[in-house]
Order: sequence, then structure tokens, then C-alpha cells
Amino acid sequence: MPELPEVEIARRQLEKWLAGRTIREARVLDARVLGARGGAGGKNGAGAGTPDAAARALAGQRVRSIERRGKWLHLVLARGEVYAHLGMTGKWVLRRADDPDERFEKLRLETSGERSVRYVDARVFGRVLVTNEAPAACRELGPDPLVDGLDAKALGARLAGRRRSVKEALMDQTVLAGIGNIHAQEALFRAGIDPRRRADRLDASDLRRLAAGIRKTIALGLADGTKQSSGDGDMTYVEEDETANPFLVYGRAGSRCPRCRRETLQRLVQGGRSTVHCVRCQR
DNA sequence: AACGGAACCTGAAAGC
DNA sequence: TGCTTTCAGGTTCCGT
Repeated sequence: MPELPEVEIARRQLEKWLAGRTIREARVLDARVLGARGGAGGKNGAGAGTPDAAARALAGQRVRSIERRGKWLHLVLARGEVYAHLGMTGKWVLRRADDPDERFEKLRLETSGERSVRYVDARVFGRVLVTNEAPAACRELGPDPLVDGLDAKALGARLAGRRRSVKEALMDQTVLAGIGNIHAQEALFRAGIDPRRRADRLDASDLRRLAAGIRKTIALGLADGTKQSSGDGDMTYVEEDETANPFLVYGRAGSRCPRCRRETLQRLVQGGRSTVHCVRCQR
């Protein structure tokens, strides 16, 4: 599940593959990825919404740079913009122009050197929006811990006045950009904070530990992703990776708490999502 | 304004 | 074995 670290890895890959190059041809294999409904970027105004319009808008464009904010990727073209979200199962892969279609391939960008940069997404929660203005969801993002930095003071300001649980607040992209279900759980465990506590009731010490926990879990995710993407292999996400689960509590309900080694990690549901936590270590 | 929950979509895993 | 159910995830949308 792509959260900030995986999206940042995707950004670096796209930069390597596309920056400075010209899109010779674009092809849309599944029009739903352009769509304004269902997935990310709902109210997306004047965009190239049909496969033909999108392909025409992309063809011949030079890619200046690839930016990221939260879980959104932003391809800056010579004329125009692309805002892309990986949703749940989206990924970008590099192929050669004459390679066969990928399973679940949705869109491709072909450049010089027979390069074929492809967007693949089984569940189609992701989007590739060819548009001249950022979608509302992207404009409304809170600060990005990696881009903007995050300290206790800034975190406190973002959580002030939020009466919902701190776990749900962390996952709200308008509060902070880039944190999803995994890193919210990990950060709260590292900080020793009960995920059910009200977001506006954390004291200065809580905020310090939570800001540090967020920075730490993102840094580790980034280091892990860098390792995985350093070769020429494709991005792999945790659940499809055969190597061990690298997280402290995510996906570990029922096993022993790695900190106190006494309590069994519990699973609870918040806002329809599961949270794993230790009732002894997280208060 | 803020919250809860369904909907979107489909593969994988668990249950029968 | 094969069918059915449940779960997972990020976001939008709708109703309260």
C-alpha cells in the first residue's frame, strides 16, 4: 500500500526514467484511470478526460520534473501537468517499447530510446490525471513531513481542535500529507500513544514523541524502499513481498509486543480500518 | 464543520 | 477440489 515512502521511491524512479525526456507517444489502455469519479482526485475540473484527449495532450511534451506532495505525484510537463495517485495497488514500471502489455496495465508513456514507462493498477483506485490544475484533494493537503519537515510544535498546531482519534487524524490527508494506515500505526506505537486518544488531547511530551515517531517510520520506509528499488527490479509492496514484515506492529495482531514482550498485540477497527496496538505500551 | 459509512475494485486468503 | 465469503487499502461521496 503506497504511503509517503513508496510514493517518494516512485517519484525518484520516474525522475530517472522521464525527466528531461520527451514523450513520443502516450496510450491509455483503461479510461478509468483518467476518470474523475471513484478513485482519487474526484472533483477534477478541466482535464483531458477521454483517452484520445489525454494521449494528444501528452504526445510531444517534454517532462521537466517529477514532484511529490503527500501521496500525489506531479509530472511537470513543458506545457501542462499530470497529477498521479497510486491508490492502493498502482505502480509505475519501466519496460521496452516492444514488450508485451503488462497485466492490469492502464496507461503508458513512450519516450526516445524505446523506453516505455507504464502505469499498472489491478484495483484501479489510482489515477493519472492529465490536467492544467491540481485536483482539489492535492490542493488541500496538509504539510508533508518529508518536504516541509515536522516537529512537535507543527504537529500540535495541525492536531489542535480535532476531536477525533489521533489515529484517524493522522490518516487525514488535510491534517498531514502522506501518512496512511501502516505508518499511522507504526508512529503511534513508536510514540507509545494509544491510537484511540483524542487528537487534541496530546501534551507536549506526546507531541514530541509522535513527531519523532512519524519521522522515524517514514525514514525507515524510505530506506527500505531504496534498498528494494536500487536494482532494476520493479517496486514491490509489503504484502506481496516474500521477505519478512519490516514493521513493528502492522500485520502483527496476536503476536507478542516487540517492546514489552509480555502483552499480545490487539487489533481494533477505527473508521473502518484496522489498527494494531499494545495496550500496555501505548497510553 | 465534522463524522460515519457505503461505494469504488479485485486479488488473495480463509472458510466450508 | 471448488465455491463462497471476508479482507485489504486510499479516497470520494452522501447522509446525518
